[in-house]
Amino acid sequence: MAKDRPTIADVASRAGVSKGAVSFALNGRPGLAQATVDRILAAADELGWRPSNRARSLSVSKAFALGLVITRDPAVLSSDPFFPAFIAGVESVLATRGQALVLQVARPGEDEAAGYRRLAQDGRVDGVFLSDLRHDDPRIDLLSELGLPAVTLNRPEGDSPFPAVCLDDRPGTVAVVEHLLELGHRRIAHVAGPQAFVHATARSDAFVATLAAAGLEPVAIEVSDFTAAGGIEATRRLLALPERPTAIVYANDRMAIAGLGAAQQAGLTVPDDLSIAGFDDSELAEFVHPGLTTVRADPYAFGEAAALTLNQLIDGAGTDDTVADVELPPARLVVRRSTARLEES
Amino acid sequence: MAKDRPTIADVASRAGVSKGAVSFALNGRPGLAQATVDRILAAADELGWRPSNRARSLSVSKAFALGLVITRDPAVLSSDPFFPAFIAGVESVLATRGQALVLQVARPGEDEAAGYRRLAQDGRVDGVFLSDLRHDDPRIDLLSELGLPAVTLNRPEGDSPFPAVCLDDRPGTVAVVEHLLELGHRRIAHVAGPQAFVHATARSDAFVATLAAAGLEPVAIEVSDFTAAGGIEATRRLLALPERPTAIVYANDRMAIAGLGAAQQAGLTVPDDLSIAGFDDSELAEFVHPGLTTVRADPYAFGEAAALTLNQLIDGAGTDDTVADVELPPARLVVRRSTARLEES
DNA sequence: TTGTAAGCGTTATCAA
DNA sequence: TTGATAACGCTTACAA
Repeated sequence: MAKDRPTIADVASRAGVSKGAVSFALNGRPGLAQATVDRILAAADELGWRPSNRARSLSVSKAFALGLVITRDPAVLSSDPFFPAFIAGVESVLATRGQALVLQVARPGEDEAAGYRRLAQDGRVDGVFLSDLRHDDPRIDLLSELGLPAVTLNRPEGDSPFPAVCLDDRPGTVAVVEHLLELGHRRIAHVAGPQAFVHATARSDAFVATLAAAGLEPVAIEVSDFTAAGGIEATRRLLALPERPTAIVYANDRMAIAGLGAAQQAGLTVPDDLSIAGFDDSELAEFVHPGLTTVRADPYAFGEAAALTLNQLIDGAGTDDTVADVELPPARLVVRRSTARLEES
Repeated sequence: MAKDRPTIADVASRAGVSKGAVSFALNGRPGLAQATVDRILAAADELGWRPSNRARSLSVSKAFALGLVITRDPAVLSSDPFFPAFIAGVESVLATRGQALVLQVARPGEDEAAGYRRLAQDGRVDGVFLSDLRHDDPRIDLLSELGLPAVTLNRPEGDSPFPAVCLDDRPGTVAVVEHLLELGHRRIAHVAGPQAFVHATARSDAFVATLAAAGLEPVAIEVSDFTAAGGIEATRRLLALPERPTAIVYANDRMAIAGLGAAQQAGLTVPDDLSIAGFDDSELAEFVHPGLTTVRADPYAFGEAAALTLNQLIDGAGTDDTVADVELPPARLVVRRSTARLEES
């Protein structure tokens, strides 16, 4: 059992001042002689005193914590390169401010609203990150109703009272398609993510638009679900097409890697018979055979920026300064061996 | 802004009782007439009152939260199937008790002790999960010094004051090796994880022991780092051996999948020229080509059991009932196409 | 420049 | 069975 922690009263009496003075000294407020401040801080140091979060929380009605609710199936969540890096980025800024991260994972079917409600009503967090934004996302109304500050990862469609931190998926997709066009491909298909998600449609829209700009139409667009199983399914359907595509652009690496497996199982050689591109640059992308051409973003920086922005919002709550949206550098194309020049057959 | 929440005093005055009575009614303590209890609960309901976590925290010196510190590189963390499912399992029990999960990810190089210290000193959590146990793990001394309750995932080597929740990795590894032996393999190599980790050595020990029981020695053991890059490296070294192994057992799927890529790149056909087995049954294992023979555990159940056990410990702190260790059903072999009968060449 | 005292919303103690 | 009242440890008006 750890010995009882010193309280602010102990520090005060040791320094020969009042509790109020200690509080002022700690928080660097003006109105104290430098000498007393020093004396107080010294006393605090000797006693090894650190203010109690719980007492502070009660007193100032703050949690000193941020929340992240991830609404995904755990199975889908694993092998997703985004969140671990994102969280690490978030924490790099929380650590310096003594804040904690409260994590909640909800299965898609479950009542995710309940999760946010709990976080808000229990006063667990001072704000939340809104990830995996959906079209007409009900969460933004929910959160403004709950009065819980939030930051959206990318911009929602309608009006949003919350600042957005954005990493545009489209330039990466455009780059992939242009890369394939340069390699001579004309029959290009797309395996998209669930169209409920803003980032999924952003990618498929960019895909279609880039082809259109070249005067082409997609061979097919298979809407899938970002899982490996879904990637397999979609790939099989595409390969069964009367006019098989010569290249497939997947909305994420997991589907792409699964698709690669499906193509190989179907007896095709990648990239000779079929070019394949992913999205995310997950760890395995580099190491599967052949290495996967994909698109790389920087989720760590995304996390940093989101945390910084959310804290700005929280700190300034009440102030009328609206917090500015943040635009991060877009994802970049990473060319590997899974895409190749189209051989005339 | 959400309207001001009602406090216990509001409920008390509405029900015409004292605050103490409300507290008793809420916590179902004896000593109140049933009629008053009903009246109080009704009043609370009408006002929509829920007790404030912050006030409770201060009053009873509890955080109503559990902590998980993950000491891994974010890049390594992604594409690890364990933690998302484990966390989901943990939360399935936390949700019913109104507890929250505080997550911290630390890079291996960083001072992880500082992370636990912060959690303890800030009173953020009532207990923590100790994952990725290492040999002579310094964290168990640290935590008992901090007086922070903990549960270890698997059993540490030395004496530990903490209950352990165990999922034995060895039977799975034994099963893999026996499977390969049955297929006629005799030259089997192993790509192990960092030997600082208890689970990594458990797997390599089981590997060696099972071969030994069959009167065999490993062709080679490559100690790697659980990453895809490490898996590639190790595989290349094994394939360059004068007497190439006919089968390789990897300590996790990520290295195995990368190794599969490396073997294919080296012109080998899996499983004809080389059998490959992993460990984890990550999502992609089923869908790479050929499908990966691997070992499946149940991290969700692991999380549930760990959370239950940690809460038992916390609830009973002070009591002398020591909390019993929990033994979970071991991981099971999943046979796919990446392993095959050895063809005499 | 410093000290006093009143919150914050619970739980716990102890008379009545 | 009840109802005051005192913690819990901090912040913050307001006095001095």
